[in-house]
Amino acid sequence: MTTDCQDCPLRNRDIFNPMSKEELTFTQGFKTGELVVDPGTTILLEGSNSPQVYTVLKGMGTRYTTLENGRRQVINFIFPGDFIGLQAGLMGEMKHSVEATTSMTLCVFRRSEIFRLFEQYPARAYDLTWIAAVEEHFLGETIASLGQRDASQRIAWALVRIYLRLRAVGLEEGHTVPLAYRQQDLADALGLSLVHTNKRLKALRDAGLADWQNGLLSITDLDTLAERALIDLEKPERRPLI
Amino acid sequence: MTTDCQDCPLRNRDIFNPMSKEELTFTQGFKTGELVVDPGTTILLEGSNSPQVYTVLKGMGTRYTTLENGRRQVINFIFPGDFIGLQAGLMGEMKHSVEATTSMTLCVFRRSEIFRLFEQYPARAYDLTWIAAVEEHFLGETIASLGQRDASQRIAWALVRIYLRLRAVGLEEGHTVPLAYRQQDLADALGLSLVHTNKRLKALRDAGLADWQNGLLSITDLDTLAERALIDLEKPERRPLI
DNA sequence: CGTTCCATTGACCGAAATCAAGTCCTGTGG
DNA sequence: CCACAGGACTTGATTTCGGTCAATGGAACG
Repeated sequence: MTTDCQDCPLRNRDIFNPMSKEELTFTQGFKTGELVVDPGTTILLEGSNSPQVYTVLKGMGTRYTTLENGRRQVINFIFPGDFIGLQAGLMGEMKHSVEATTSMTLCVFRRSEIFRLFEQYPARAYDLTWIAAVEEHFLGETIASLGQRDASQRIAWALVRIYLRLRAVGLEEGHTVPLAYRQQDLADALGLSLVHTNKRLKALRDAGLADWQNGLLSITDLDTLAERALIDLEKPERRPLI
Repeated sequence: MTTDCQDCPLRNRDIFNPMSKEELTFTQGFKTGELVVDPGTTILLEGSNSPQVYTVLKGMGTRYTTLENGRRQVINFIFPGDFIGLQAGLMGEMKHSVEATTSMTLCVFRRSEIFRLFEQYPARAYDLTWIAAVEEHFLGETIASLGQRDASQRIAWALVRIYLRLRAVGLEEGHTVPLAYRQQDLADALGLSLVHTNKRLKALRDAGLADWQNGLLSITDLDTLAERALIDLEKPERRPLI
């Protein structure tokens, strides 16, 4: 009882490039199944060699690495529409772990099919590279945040980005989106301590800009928040969905 | 009087995947020329739409973005063998700028050829995606550095990575490599102030671990430095060179 | 009801930023 | 040939942002 690519609830969101009927048919053929995991499950493990790659259909997770000193860096949050496992798919070994935060549903693709895809469906291979380029761009933005924004700006930046991303996949309801992470996860993503993260979040709440509590993020004043975050609110560019 | 791909001085370095004679012939055909630029030249400009993509043959540069508040983040340093411009190549617009620090020589490829490459040379297209995945991995490491390492660790980390990378392309001579950046560039890469960067560099010099002066980086004690940097010295993985 | 996990808040401390000179070097023009 | 101006690098003094420590509260759970 898996979801047909034709009926994919993400597909028609306008952050994703549209696909023709036959393209969808192919993607459907590329898909080998669906994986449903419970919160807390490790989907991909750093250093391992996953035989599968995935597209997130539902739910949220974190992508992280752990340093020698035991500290954890959340590289990014994983949302519906994200493609995961490309590194292992091409390079042979995961350089980070991916863990489910909420329950998640993933479309499963066989890793061994990737090369076939390059040989037979150049347009889809092109999409894959495009996805990697988009990811690269986001990571570059994150680097700029960690390097050049102070704690308040970083938090504002993260909340705005998350909010826009979730809104783009249709999870918004009256300026609020579901966001089931712990404050510790955000702290680990931004290179801040839990305590300080907590204090800055409170400040944003008190300022009436954003309120993240009980797994719900409400953006009260997007424009001001974006301004504080040094974010230029432009229309989000489209990207492929596989 | 351009360099033939067959005679490419980088090609046989063992961080790069080997290529057969016919593969080389194709790459040669994909190459449309060579570009030589002076220090200080902006090769790619954020927001612009370059008709070309490049592989660095010689010289060094920086890839950076500028935030709304005027602060500059160096996303990474560009070394021989790096492929640049992929984002513009696929997504249509550069998300960062690339500037030459030393004089540089670049292999030039026509951006419009990229799609043809996907259609006709899947193996090369695969390489391109691989390159993007490798890049993604490095950016993830950088994020972990900015987020979880303190100033001394960050600097040690950067110096080790740079040293290994330059050594891998044959620029090492007796534990020292040429490195013509300013301290400000390193500071902007690591999210540190110039002053503090200077002080930590001095500390490393005094500790007899690494000495970066007058455009030359000498790693006196790689093992200890790597340990301080929380780096696991493993053999560097190979990657494709286009 | 303990236990555990997460959020919250206050007190204190320290790493790194900022501020402020001063030193070299190199290139340039008188 | 020398004066000087601009860049990059150094170094010390001071400030501050954010980390660490410590304690408390609340909710979920067995």
